[in-house]
Amino acid sequence: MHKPRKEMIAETRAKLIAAARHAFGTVGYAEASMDDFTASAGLTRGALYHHFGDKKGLLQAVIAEIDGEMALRVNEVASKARTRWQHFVDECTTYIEMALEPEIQRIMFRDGPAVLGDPAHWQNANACVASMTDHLTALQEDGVVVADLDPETAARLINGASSQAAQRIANSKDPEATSKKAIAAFKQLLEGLRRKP
Amino acid sequence: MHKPRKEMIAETRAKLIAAARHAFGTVGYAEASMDDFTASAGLTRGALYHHFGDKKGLLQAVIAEIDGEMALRVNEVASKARTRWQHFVDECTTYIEMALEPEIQRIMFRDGPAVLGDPAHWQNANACVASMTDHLTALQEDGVVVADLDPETAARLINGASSQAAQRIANSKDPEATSKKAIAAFKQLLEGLRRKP
DNA sequence: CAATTGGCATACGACACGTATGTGAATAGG
DNA sequence: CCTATTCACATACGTGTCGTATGCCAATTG
Repeated sequence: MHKPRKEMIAETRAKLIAAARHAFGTVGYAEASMDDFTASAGLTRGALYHHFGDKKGLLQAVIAEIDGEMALRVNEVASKARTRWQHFVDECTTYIEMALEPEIQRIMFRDGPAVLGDPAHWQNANACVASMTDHLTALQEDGVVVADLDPETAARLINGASSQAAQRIANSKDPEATSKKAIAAFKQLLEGLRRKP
Repeated sequence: MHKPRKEMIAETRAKLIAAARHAFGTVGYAEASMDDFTASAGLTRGALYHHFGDKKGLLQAVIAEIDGEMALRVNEVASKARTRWQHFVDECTTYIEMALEPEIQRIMFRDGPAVLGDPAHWQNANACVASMTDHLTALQEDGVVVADLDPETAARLINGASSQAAQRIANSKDPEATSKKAIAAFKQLLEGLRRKP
């Protein structure tokens, strides 16, 4: 007995999630064969069904993992800003930058919603939006953002715009130029939330 | 010879599109069995493959049809506004209202992008965005909207926010209240595009 | 040391898709 | 007017993928 059982189990779970994440992120959820990617992890579908119930369950686990990572990265970058508003803006643009990564785009913004439905109803995967909502609330209390605005609603709309911005940049022929235009347009939209002096 | 051949062909095409549209809009693309919905149209998959190549081809045809209808409806409603800006805002809110319909939401905003990729690259299905882009361009020339803004980019971002707003309303327990909040937040974002006096 | 749990593999059946092939009716040509 | 050809659509088949039912072996428990 070199490795305790608990560790082995956690390890196979992690291996399955990693393999699925890679497959989902490259060929997409629908095209990812369970036989193939479980085999690439040195396992079979038996392990998958045992731990995650079905293919959707595994997708949920992958999404929860990515969501956690995204929240970490967003907070890390944005916490360096000087004003709260700047912090919020940084948070949003970081979000866009992350959404540029094909894996995130594919899993979180395309296949995820198509397979699991409205992201707003995902359990264990709302850290980013929650953070943005908190900041909007604080900004309202500071009087920076207009008062009659539901923070979570606004956060979701911004989320939608972000993912579009990211898609536009990612699929562009000239990502540099597109990025400038998209981020400029995005910031312009955010200006709408600020209270006028 | 009572019906010319051309008519019969157009009819079966239409029947296939209608059946697929219903199936895609209710159970979703992935769960829609080609055997089932072709049978419900009194046909078989043979006809489908003959006319549309494969399942994706049929989805494209369905999307093109819906897109055309949406563009018609948007222009019809919005053309009654008095100012150009109001026209634009009406266009956007009409878009949100349409996105509330489950069929449109499912096909145009969820399964469509997941199966066919970035909507910006869809052929025969960009009428709505094209219209919004035109209006933004005109508003820029009028000096109502800030100048340094790429119209199509902005239209796409707004599109993303719209679809989120619609999802939020559609999945809400209290659609009335949610609708108010979502549309208010949305209009607030749009304000960001206007030039300040 | 015996019993039991449970992690994971193997085996099986059911669809669903795509292709290859067949058929019958509408058109075209002589 | 009759034959040949086209072509819209159906039928038949093979393949791959999913979910379940079952079996096995190692690790825990008493």
